[in-house]
Amino acid sequence: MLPKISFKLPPAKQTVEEYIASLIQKCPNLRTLHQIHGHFLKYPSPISHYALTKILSFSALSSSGNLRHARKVFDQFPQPNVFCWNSMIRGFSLVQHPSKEPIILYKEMLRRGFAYPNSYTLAFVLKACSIVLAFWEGMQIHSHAYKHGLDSSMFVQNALLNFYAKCEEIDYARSVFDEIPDRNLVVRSTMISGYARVGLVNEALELFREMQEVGIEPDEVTMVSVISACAKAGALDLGRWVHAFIERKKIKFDLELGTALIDMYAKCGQIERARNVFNEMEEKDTKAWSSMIVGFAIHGLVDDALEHFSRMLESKVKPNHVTFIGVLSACAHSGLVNDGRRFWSGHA
DNA sequence: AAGTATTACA
Repeated sequence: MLPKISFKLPPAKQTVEEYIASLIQKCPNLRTLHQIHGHFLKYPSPISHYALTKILSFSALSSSGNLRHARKVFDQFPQPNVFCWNSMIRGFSLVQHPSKEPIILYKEMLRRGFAYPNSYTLAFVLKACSIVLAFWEGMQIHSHAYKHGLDSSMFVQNALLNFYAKCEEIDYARSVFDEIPDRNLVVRSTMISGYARVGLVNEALELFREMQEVGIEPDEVTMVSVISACAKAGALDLGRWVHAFIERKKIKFDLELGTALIDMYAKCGQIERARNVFNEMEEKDTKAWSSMIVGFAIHGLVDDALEHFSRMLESKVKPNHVTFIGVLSACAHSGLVNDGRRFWSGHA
């Protein structure tokens, strides 16, 4: 008996592969995906392998997907191909849930020796290393990249640069950067954020200047790191100049950039400017609220800190440990021990 | 078949 779903013939001008890919993309829920999955398991055809691979990558990567399901599909392949491995490695590299799982998968891939890593594999597993700061593993992967000639891929190059930068191995990062022939916007932004991260403010700003010199226009991602460098340096004049630059160049004012500006103004002693930026933001997430609250705390503005904390809860944004550092340090500033205890125990 | 860079911590 056929499953409940029926497969229409693909419209003309579409290959069967394209048709299956679009079918899986359009899956409204996991149940439908399971039905399609079941169909291909039940009726093996030359196309089934392709379809199962697509289902695997969809489950691993799509936001409506499901990693457990991806794993189940993956385990059914006796010999997964490189595309399957890559989908798994990337799917398990979640910033929200850091784990060494992608690194374990990579090692398992090498051990089995059926599929060989390509530039996608290395870029994905290096990203995973940079999330969990797996310095030793990342260095080994760097040497694999070199040995197998995969370090000529710009994605691998940037992944290596980003990995060393996240591990705060800034000298390694810089030597990777210097070896990259095509230092595009992303590569330069990665290096700038690395310098900003370790507090090498002048180096960050020098690179920012240099990229404009060679005619590469910074975007909103670049500017977040540049602003953060100003914040770390406490360089108000420079920060204001950079803010004006953002407006002059019509750079997209997004959530991240707004948050960076709030932090910069707060750290440079301009709490009212920070507040203005905050008020101009249409959307505020945990980090935006927390930066504002911590800013008030730094300035001893207890009432503002507490009021914003209440407003944050009202707008259903979840506080995290940074928010509480802000709230509690504001209370500490004014000796409001009882208020502090109240907020801590959640009876705000 | 697919991909790179972003911020807050008394």
